[in-house]
Amino acid sequence: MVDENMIMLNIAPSSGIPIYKQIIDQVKRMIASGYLLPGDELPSVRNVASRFQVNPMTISKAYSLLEATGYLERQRGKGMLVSDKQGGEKEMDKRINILEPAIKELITQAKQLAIPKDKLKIIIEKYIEEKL
Amino acid sequence: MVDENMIMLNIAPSSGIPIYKQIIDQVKRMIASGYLLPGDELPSVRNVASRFQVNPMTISKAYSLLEATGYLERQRGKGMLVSDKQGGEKEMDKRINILEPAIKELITQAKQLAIPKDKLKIIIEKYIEEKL
Amino acid sequence: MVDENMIMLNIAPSSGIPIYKQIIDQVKRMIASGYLLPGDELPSVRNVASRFQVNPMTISKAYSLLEATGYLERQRGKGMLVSDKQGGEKEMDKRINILEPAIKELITQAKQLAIPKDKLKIIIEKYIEEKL
Amino acid sequence: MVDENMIMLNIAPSSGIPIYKQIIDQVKRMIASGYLLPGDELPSVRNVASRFQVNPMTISKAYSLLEATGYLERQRGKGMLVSDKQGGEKEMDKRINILEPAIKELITQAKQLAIPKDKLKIIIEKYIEEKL
DNA sequence: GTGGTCTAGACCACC
DNA sequence: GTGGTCTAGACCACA
Repeated sequence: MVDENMIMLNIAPSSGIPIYKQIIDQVKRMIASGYLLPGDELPSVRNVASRFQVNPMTISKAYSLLEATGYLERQRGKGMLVSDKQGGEKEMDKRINILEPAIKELITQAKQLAIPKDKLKIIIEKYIEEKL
Repeated sequence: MVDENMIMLNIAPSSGIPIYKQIIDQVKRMIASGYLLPGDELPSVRNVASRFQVNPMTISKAYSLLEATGYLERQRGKGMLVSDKQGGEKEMDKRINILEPAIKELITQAKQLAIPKDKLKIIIEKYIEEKL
Repeated sequence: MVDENMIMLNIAPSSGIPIYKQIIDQVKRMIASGYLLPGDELPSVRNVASRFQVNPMTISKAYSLLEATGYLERQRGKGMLVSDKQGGEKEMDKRINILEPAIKELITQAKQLAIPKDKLKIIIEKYIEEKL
Repeated sequence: MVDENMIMLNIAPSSGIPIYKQIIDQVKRMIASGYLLPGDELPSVRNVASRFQVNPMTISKAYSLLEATGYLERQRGKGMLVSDKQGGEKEMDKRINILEPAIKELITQAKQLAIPKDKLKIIIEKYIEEKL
């Protein structure tokens, strides 16, 4: 399971978005989707840090914030687990709520670029088919 | 002309995105879409600053960076205008390139949320119809 | 490495040329000459600022503009380094292109001062031998 | 004579150097070289302004500063003349002094670009032969 | 430790 | 009127 998680985690150091935030957002989404289940172990700080050539403190900060907000639990000597307390997989509506800001941002940019509705629909459909 | 530009410029001080960056992104998109044409004047630093209740230097910083990257030109003692060196309104392909990162981000998030293709298509279509 | 860079950086506060521009020009030339290589770190904003007794924002402005134009890259939480995207050390031809405006300005002034060719050649040769 | 002066005057609006300063420097050099003699008329403010598509006030400012420093005299109804009072054509040594800053700037830039002595000599000689 | 953002205010240069 | 430069200082974000 750990290895598979690693595959999903995807850090883009030069994207402008802070590394710790990239990790937090991705873990949250993986929990919301049921990809990560309560009790699942997360890869160790060291493991992630060396894998992405990142300062371990950065990973640790992400985990700590996820712990503080109840998504993860720290088990002494065993690492971080997905918390039982919080709901686990969310219904589709909740997940779509999480996705909403990204949709709005896309629409805003398309509007300012004066891209017509039909054009945008076709492009998005193509991306969904190929990449999703 | 100034007044029309002003209507489009839209600053959200508490959005987390730096003010100067909001301005840069919007001006770039207004140029790409042909809304701002080569030779058009931009509203003065002081004008924008007082309108949005921000420090003139913040606006000046945005304009300077747009000048450094070739989007704007300085008219000494007059003001800033859209550079004619860089092509002005861009063809639809170029604009879509600009939009691409936002699309990719959306797809990545949808994937991690395990939202199915059909579901996503329907949601996006709705947004495009209503908001674009 | 830092120390060596520091030796080269040379600010003349009262030269009329803005401090941030002096820094930009010098960094550009140090990159073009291969003195600064892709991946090299630059001295920190605070370091340069205290060394030359200027406001950190002034240095920061120079670095930001060099980043906007692709010469430098930010390492978040670390510092600035020379970008590897842009070729690094340039061939002699490219460097001479950079030098060209200064040569043209010299020729224009000499022409307007009606300084004869032979005279100018001798003077320049002397300067090259002694100062270059 | 006026027309010939016009040929020498050369304004580069986007060079970074203020227009009024470009004019001042050029007039000074033309006087130093004996190209403009005491009593010579300068082209009218309006003439120069329309020729270079520049604000007449900018030209006027240049002339006023040249008057204040004794290079020109204002004759009511006749325009500006080169002043009799100041020495007119200067000896070669003086002229070379005027040229010195441009030479030093060139050497500084060549040094930072790591251009070798021989290379620089050849380039400069070429420019002198062709352009001076 | 690093750089970034913004402010308030002074002063300059140009047109 | 326009933009530019710089300062001093506060506060934030990141590693």
